[in-house]
Amino acid sequence: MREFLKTKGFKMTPQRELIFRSFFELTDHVSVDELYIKVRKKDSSIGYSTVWRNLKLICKVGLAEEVNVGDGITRYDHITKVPHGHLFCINCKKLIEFNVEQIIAILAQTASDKNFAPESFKIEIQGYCEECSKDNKSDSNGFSQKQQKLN
Amino acid sequence: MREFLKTKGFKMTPQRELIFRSFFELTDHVSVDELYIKVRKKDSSIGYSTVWRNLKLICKVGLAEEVNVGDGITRYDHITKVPHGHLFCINCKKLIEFNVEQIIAILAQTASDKNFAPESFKIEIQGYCEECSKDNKSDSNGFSQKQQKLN
DNA sequence: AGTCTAAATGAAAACGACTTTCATTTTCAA
DNA sequence: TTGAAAATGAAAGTCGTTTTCATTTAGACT
Repeated sequence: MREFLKTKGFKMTPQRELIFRSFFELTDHVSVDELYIKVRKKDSSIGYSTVWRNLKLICKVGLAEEVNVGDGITRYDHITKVPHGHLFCINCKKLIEFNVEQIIAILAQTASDKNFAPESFKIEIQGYCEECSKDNKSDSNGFSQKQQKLN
Repeated sequence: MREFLKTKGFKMTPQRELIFRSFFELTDHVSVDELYIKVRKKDSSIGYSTVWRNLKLICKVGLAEEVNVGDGITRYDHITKVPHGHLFCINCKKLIEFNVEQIIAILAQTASDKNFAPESFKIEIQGYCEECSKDNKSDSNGFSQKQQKLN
């Protein structure tokens, strides 16, 4: 990792090491806050902005990407070889991945038809996961939690 | 419109009338700021929060929905009968719609396979539109404009 | 090992879109 | 006409994100 970063002009530091490690240990999508909390448990002197900057850096060097489901929180997703879509549970905020090969093929064709040069694809289903759909039958008006309230 | 709102417990006002009219005149996706500017040209005494609240109201009564492409700006999209995806130009911020019937069918199946109860689908391609891809060959690292800068 | 420069850090402040508050005005049903 | 509920405008508040700035540190080069 140190060498990898060096080739891109970045230095390794103890803080960075810890942040990178912590991020790659996780398998799910993490927000800055979540990673900050996790990292703080190991080194409580690390600042929030350092965590933030390093997540941005991980994206910049191509090892993660931002996921934005519209609830106002940016999450960071490991970049895997296979592109995937997200099932986002409106209730428990869980993100579940699913395969989108077939869909990407269709989208690539769509873009091409419209002379649009695609950089990335976003495929997302919002709804209720298996657990949450058991109880949560009501309250589904299409607004996100945050936007639910209106006066 | 007045009657329609009345049935839902809302009142009509001159400001609301103007805001609704202005919104429905537009065919494209508008942000609060954009609508605020448009509305101000007709009545410069209208407040920003009134425009914001009325866009929320239009959503609430089911005539529009929020679109969030991850650039930090919420746009409001007219609800049409046909569901559609969005081509978002990273450069000029234009949103272009496209048909997604086939894809929705696949996604519905996917959700069903995972016992996920879908409420809405989001299908989006980020990239460069025909005009912008003519010059903008560089600068495509997957970051949105806003997130481009890092220190 | 010592020195230098660019990069990295932490704390705090700034930013910006969104949302709420509050005093006042307006709508509309009775 | 009148009163309760809803709507408005201005201003302030919220909150995740981003930048600033003074200081420290990494790593290249003597």
